[in-house]
Amino acid sequence: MKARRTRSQEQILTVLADLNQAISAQNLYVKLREQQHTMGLATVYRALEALKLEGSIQVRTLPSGESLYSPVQQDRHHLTCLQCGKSMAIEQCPVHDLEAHLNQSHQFKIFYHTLEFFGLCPRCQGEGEGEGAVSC
Amino acid sequence: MKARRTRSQEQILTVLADLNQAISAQNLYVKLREQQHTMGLATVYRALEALKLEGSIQVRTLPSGESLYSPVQQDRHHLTCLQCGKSMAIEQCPVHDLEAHLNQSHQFKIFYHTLEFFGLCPRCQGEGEGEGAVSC
DNA sequence: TTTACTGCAAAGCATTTGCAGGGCG
DNA sequence: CGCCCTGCAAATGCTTTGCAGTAAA
Repeated sequence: MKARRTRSQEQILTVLADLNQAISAQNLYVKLREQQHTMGLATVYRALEALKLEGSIQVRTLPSGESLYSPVQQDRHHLTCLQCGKSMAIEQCPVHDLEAHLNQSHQFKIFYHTLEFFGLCPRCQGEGEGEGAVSC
Repeated sequence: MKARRTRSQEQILTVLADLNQAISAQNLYVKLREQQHTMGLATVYRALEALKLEGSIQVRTLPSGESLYSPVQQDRHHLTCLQCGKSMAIEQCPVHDLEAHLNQSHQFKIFYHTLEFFGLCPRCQGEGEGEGAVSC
């Protein structure tokens, strides 16, 4: 979108591009550090915020409150277990048409969408009805 | 799903049912208090957690990290502005078929799904490119 | 120099947890 | 009588913010 980017933003985009999955701000902070692109945690958050508003990256907020960041690219949707929190990617996406429609009808400028299914994974379905089941 | 419910859980379900929109745990805590169903905040969270695992309520976590709870019922999807955070409901939902399919192929027991579009609302598109725009 | 970016450390907030008291079966 | 539910308060963990130093134009 915009070309005006800080060095930090560029470095973050590079790391995100090399990764093939979404990553949390905290982990991104660590990974940048490993790659000699050391920067403060606050800077990481500020850069991510800017990139988000540009529409350059997409964010998925987990039920835990932690957010995962990734480049805007393919659709990656998820099937998430409410108990163990594990989530797996889904390939299908029946939403493109709707997105195009919304762009017009609501005059929104849509960057991306998220689609997530919640339930219990096979492993958690049988186990601890009350609690327990820290297994997966 | 399960019948075994505590008084707190019942009261929460009642409040949620009367409401026609999702509510945060904090606000739910206040609302319960107003209706003489006073209970501790921790109890509210614990009850919500239990109801969530039962599949009786659904949760949507906002980019802010705050979670909104509502009864599992109709599909309610959203169009959310990345800048001002305001979100509006969407009526269409092209996802039912896919959900049925996933139930089988992944052996998940799916309770519900969320579909959310992110971008900039009409109001925020023009404004503060860099920042500003606390308007909406 | 002038402005924007950065780091560090101090908050801020929603949520979770430990523990002891209390209610219900 | 025993166990689960609660409340309170402390603690967690992610994220945000204030402020002063620094780099870039």
